[in-house]
Amino acid sequence: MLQSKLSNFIRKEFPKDEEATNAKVLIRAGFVDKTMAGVYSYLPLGLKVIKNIEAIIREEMDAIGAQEILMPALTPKENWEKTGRWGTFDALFKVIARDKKEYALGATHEEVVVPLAQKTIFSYKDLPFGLYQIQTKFRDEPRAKSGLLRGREFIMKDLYSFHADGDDLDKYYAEAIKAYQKIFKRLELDAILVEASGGTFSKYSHEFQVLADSGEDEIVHCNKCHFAQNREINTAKAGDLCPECKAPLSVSNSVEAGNIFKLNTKYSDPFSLKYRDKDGSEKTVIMGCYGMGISRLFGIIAELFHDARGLMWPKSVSPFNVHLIALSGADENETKKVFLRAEGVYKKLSELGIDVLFDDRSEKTAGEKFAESDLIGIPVRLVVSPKTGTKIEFKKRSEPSAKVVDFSFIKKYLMSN
RNA sequence: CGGGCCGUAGUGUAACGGUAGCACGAGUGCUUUGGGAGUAUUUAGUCCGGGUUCGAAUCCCGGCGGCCCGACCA
Repeated sequence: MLQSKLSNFIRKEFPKDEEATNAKVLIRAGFVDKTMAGVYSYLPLGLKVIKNIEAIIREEMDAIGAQEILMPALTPKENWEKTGRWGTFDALFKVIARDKKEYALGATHEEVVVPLAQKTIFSYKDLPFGLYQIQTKFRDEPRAKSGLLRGREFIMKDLYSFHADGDDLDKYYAEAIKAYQKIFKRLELDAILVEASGGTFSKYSHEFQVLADSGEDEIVHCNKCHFAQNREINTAKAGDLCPECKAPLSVSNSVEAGNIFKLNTKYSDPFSLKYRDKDGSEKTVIMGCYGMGISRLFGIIAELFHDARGLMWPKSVSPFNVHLIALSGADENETKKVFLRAEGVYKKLSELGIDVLFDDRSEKTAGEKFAESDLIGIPVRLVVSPKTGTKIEFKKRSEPSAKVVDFSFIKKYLMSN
């Protein structure tokens, strides 16, 4: 992509009305725009990151055999009345049509996916299976806050699984945990698997918590073993002993990046979601649900991966693989030569399948280009200038110094990373 | 939903109740080109509605909007 063709939403200063680090840096670097409190527009660079996160999640969901669908955001009131949540789910956005008919904007999709599954589940032979979607969710939060971390509209992946019995759910649940762990690893996030309350969804749940000072959750966790619980169900203090291994416990702030539940028959019951078992008897389908906030992950990564100059994206989600910068020369003739060389590098990299952001703007000064490059935070920066001759300057965003190398070095580096 | 802070060009900031200013950005010309460059010139603002006052960005009331704390939060 030519940077001269990229709409530039970069700002020279942080927005004054943002406190949350993720919102400050993402807005300044031109990845998102705040449309209103808790509601953001994803701009060209930000949407690329979102799509990269989604691609990783899709791969891991598909790997455990889940099938992608897309359910509506506009959902019927009757379904919510059936589960009793029309009156109890405070965060439900309700809309009234011109004929006075009411709808809910999807805050979660049990009320849609269960009647849907009913149309394909008849016998034990139809089970188990999983359906997931990536979609915009709406929740009427009493207070949107922390930038992308708690919005009123956000992108979420939600998976629902259907089983003949509890054992099968347990097996699937364990697979889902593994898939989630793979996703977090690919995103370069350390997510702790934490036991938590089930809220209104089930008796208990597991959360994937990413440690961050700005997080609104508090978790009690052991540094020696896997014991970890949300503070809402465990009031231990730092230094108290781990109930499992007796090592001292830590208490940390964290952000919930995923939450999974064994629903059992909580939502199959109200819709009479049943199947015919081997012996001919009718049984209720057992369910699990597995959520992951994609726009929240985007915010978490921005919150954690940055320095004073700007963002520092993990390779797996960076909006581009490489930022190639051409610098002007002392005169028009030299500039022309430099830009021609840079174009050649751009073409060769593109042919290798590398996604390059090429700063081909001739009117910008070197300082401005470097400052913007650091702000955008692509992991590798290449510079072609009168100084570099036939070679190319190579610099990692995470490292302070650059080196001058041949194209073959860059090719080797990019193809093996 | 309670409490606090706040709202001035696109952005960031100033202005005792008394001429709305500065910087950046943007437009145009020229000069520049390895860390947000220089110069000349142009552009653009007091959230909305009431009130007090000779006079309101400034004080008062109401609304709207933003952030933070709390409550809340599959």
